Amino acid sequence: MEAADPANPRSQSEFRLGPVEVPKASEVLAGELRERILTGELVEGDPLPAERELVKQAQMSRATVREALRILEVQNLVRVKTGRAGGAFVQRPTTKSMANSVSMLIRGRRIKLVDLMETREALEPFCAELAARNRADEDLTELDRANAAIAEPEADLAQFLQANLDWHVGVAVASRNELLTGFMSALSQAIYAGTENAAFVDTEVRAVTTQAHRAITNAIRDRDSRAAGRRMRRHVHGYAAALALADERDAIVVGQPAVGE
Amino acid sequence: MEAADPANPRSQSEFRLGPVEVPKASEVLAGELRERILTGELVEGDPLPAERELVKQAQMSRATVREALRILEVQNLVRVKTGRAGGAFVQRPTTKSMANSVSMLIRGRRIKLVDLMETREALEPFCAELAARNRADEDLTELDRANAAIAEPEADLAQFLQANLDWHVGVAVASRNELLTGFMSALSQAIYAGTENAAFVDTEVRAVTTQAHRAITNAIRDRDSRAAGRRMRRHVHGYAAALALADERDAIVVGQPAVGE
DNA sequence: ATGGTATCTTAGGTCTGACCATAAACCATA
DNA sequence: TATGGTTTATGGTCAGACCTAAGATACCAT
Repeated sequence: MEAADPANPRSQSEFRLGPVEVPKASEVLAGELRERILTGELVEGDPLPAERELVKQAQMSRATVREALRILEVQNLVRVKTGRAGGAFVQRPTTKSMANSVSMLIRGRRIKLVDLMETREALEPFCAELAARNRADEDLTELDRANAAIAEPEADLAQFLQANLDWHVGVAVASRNELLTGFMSALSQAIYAGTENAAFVDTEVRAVTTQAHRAITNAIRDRDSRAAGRRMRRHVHGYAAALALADERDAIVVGQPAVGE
Repeated sequence: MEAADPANPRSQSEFRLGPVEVPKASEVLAGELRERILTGELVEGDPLPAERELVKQAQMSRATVREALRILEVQNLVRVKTGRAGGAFVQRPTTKSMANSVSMLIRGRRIKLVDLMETREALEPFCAELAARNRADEDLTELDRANAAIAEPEADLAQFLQANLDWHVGVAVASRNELLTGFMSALSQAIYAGTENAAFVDTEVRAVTTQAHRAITNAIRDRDSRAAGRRMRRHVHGYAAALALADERDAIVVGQPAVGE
């Protein structure tokens, strides 16, 4: 064991020491740059110094500098352009990298489509309530546009799903809560991928969907948050039930090309 | 403009072509490896070939191979160990990388603490309902443990917040929905960081919190999902209101060291 | 002038090969 | 047999060269 043993000189002193962390040079550089981005010292579009310039400033090799830039690139904090006038340009974090993490989690852990639908049932009614309170007029036009696209009889499955996604994300945007919007974007994208092969979308489904959307949109338009929440709850729950019918519960796992920044 | 011009040989054919994508070699390699991980061909703990071995197999330079590994490392799909018997080892995606994305989004976009609380109000009552339906007995012991830690009068603020976080995440875990759990983990972590300086946590707050948690835990224990949801809704809403009182609405922005690795 | 073409220039992308640092495995010694 | 040094496999870093992309510029033909 590790009991103190006065006979052993080495066990006399009491202090213990956790594993010492030795950060990699590239991570240190990346962290440094990341702070300057996140604190706002560097803003959207600002160019980082050229690689060879960073080499001189940071006194590191180019390989190290490049690995640091690659880290920031994966985290979607910079976008790197080649050629003259190229370089690393600052990006503000968007929901995109979050959506990537979410879809990797979903794929890697084999999360079931029902779980996505459940999560959606948690988020969307609340989104609708907030949207009814906080919406601007332009949000309504977007919702109407998306809903019109859903009804479009010429549209194929992909277009239907895209328009459907647009409407749902539109509600989240109207809630004026960026975090909620981020969650919904990531989630919707994953649901899109999981529903892609669901061939249960026929003319009737579209009609029902459009009508439900219209009712919810109207509640949002009227700033009636209770109605918006209630209708959204019914709508999402109904959609989930329809999906569950279309396939046995445990069969559907979400697969998606994922990521790709 | 670009109108078709029969006189010009180059504009005869009709096909157009979007911007040609020239993926970087490191990204191609990373994508290849990522697929093998996400499809389950490589499982947790499996070692990737050594860097110099990948160099031979992929016919790329070591710098390129290393950049690919760095990408996967940032995405938390591999963990790289140095020294003999080191190398890149496969990890299943966890909520950690998601939490990182979320906290970067929050910091980078200056998302307000109220927005986090709102999101929490959307997620947690639903978590509680699900937990009441799906809980296992061991979930209850974890909830009880965390709640006992909250009541502990010796604990400092950090320990209180940690125990509080543990309890809330515990509810999410009990819901048996991994995605919901992931969202809640990411969110809680960010809330933790945002509440760190909130000095409004006194003995009374702890007592109230503990009691609310106990009531909710009991509902979950009794598999009473309606009560669990209702009580959680009240609890979270109350907490948010208390926070809003402690600071003016727009003043609190979430700052956090974020990320890591 | 106008518009296309060739060339220059600046940036990232990739390669080669060497050497350093770390930590597990091995071995020698008390 | 336990301690402590040695070996060695593996990642981490460095240096410098060359390739490739793409904006900038000059030049030429119409």
